[in-house]
Amino acid sequence: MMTKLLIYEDNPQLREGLTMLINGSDGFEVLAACKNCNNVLEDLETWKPDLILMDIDMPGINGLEGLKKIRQVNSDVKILMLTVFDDNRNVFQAISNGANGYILKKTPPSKLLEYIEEAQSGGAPMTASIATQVLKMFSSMNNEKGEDYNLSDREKQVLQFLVEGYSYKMIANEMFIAIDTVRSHIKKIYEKLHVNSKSEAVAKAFKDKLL
Amino acid sequence: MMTKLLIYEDNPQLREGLTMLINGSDGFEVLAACKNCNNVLEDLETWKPDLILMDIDMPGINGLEGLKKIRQVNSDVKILMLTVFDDNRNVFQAISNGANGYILKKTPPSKLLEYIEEAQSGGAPMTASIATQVLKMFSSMNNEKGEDYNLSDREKQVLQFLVEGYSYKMIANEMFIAIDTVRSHIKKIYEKLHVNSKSEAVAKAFKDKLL
DNA sequence: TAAGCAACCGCATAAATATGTTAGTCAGGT
DNA sequence: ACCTGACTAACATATTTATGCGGTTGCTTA
Repeated sequence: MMTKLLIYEDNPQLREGLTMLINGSDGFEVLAACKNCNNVLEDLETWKPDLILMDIDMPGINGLEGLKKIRQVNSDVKILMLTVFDDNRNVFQAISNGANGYILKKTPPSKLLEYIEEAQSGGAPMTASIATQVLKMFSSMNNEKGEDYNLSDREKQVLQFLVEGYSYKMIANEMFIAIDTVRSHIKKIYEKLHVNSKSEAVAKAFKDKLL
Repeated sequence: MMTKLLIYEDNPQLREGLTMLINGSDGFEVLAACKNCNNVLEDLETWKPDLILMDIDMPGINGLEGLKKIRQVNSDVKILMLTVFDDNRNVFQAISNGANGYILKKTPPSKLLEYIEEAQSGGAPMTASIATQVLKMFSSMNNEKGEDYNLSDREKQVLQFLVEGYSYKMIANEMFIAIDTVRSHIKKIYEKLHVNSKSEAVAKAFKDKLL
């Protein structure tokens, strides 16, 4: 069974190299190698590939956008993202948009073919450093409470209002206390959270999920 | 440099097999191979291994609990989880408790050694089918995409700084622009996000995760 | 009973922020 | 050529925030 590939890669050398490598391997066939994603959907229609190698950093429509476009109309074709950096945000974007794998360009050819096979057979190949990123994200997103800044009840209420964008004055009104009292509470909150501005406190509230 | 291993595996055949395999490979040394986790912490103290192979399904204290125990006192030692099934729930448990990798027992010996090396050098090796699970979990839990306020590039940068607690002055310095320009950007941001204060913008940035 | 703490309030001042208005340059598209 | 939008910048003014100090009350606990 022949695995039919489509390649998107703006660098001509790399594009050629990948094509040669893959065409030179049994069981694989490169249908086309494009230098940008401007016509992904048409390409997809004409070639109907089994698997796509998609560079992330490309001029015009970049790899992530290409990925999205494809996934809007087709969730079968396997898509392997290729990139130079194991950039946190891109990894996240890619996998939450349905990429089947995420590998670094510096991956040696033999490994690359292995990865393609894995993806084709339903796996999700990832360079180890990428996998590390993913695991970190994962464990950070279900962190249990993290630190305990032991805010008092009243302080928690105030922080809540801050998060909801209330000004001191509005908080004073809502809580039936003087604005100076609001100040006092907030100063205490800042001390406990080790911050020194409203927006930092808000950010911390979100990050540490103490709302 | 010798990588020192500890193995936890209840099946005697497999335990022996793993030990032989690893001891027979250059650069690896099995310090001990235990049939359960009942004394993990003591074992850890006495052997001080670089890496632990931990079976998930064991009588007594199972692999996941062993993992937790270890991570409570030591976050340096690499821990590779071994299992028969790519069970969804276990994978999640393991990675959110700080496992460095998760591989199937049916992994061929050569691959296994490769994985150990990867883990030892800071990677996060995963059997492809496991990686698939992880990716699925990831994309399923993060399917809700925030609205698009179409902030310009520059505006996104500014918002980023706001979220990180920078003052206008600091942002101006970081971005090499005048403080008044920062103001302009921020005013635009407020319009686009429909807010009218820094902390509201920060809160919205988190809620709609547009960073 | 004294100490500690949360909650309350006030005053003062400096810094930061919000809002408005105006305006130049530049790139891209109609 | 014109228009739009992004990016840049300035000036003015009012409001909000951050920080310092001071204080009273009432409840809990060593």
